[in-house]
Amino acid sequence: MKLATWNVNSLSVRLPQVLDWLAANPVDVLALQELKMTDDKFPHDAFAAAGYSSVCFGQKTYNGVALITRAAATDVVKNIPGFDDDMARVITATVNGVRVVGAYFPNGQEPGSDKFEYKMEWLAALRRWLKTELEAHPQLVLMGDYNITFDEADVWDPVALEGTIHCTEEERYHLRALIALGLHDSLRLFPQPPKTYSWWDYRDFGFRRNRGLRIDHILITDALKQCATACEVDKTPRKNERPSDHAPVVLTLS
DNA sequence: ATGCCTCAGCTCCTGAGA
Repeated sequence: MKLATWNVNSLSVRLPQVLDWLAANPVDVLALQELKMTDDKFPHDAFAAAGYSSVCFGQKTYNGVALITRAAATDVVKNIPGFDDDMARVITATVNGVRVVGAYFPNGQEPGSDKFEYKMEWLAALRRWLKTELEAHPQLVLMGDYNITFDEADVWDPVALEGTIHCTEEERYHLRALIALGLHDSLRLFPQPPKTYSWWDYRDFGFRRNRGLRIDHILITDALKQCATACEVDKTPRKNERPSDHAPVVLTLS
């Protein structure tokens, strides 16, 4: 079984690239973030023609998440139960017996801002809900755009970016707290090339200079760790014309 | 260097992203 996550930064713009990528990488589950479209615009037919089912949770202009699946997705839940939120950030479903949570974590903009405060509240709510979800589902994957780096290894210039958004101690505390629920950072289970990132700024030749951050993660439970055989960032789509600023992260389970 | 890209939208600028 293969699972992947990709922030596509507008599905309207990126749909051809997503379909090309799926044709070359026939995963069982692809979690998408930043659809930037309402549900009525979601291209279910295009994915169906490629052999995939899809469930989506969209929103105008910003946010929006979806799960593209080979097998049917059941027991779909949108956003974080018990947390009132007007943004479409989370979609959860069961696929092939695995509970899959696809999430677009808040950006937070700047430490001390209202948006940062919302990010902290959102992270606390996610953890509260996930704790109970994990009790019901030993096989669970939480994947998406976390907008948080784990540590210096995830940052192209850790000195210059220390304490800036995605790199603050407050954000990393919440990320470690998710790990403490019994989850594992899939990518770090396997050797990676040095300076492995999942996002590069569009500006100033960020990708060409590998000035990036690793902010897209796939966290898995113990039960799934037992059968994980590979995890990697696929930089290929970042080399496309008009790419997303994020690259897909792919996990393989035996 | 409060910019450099890219995208959406009350679209020829602004807000947001990260």
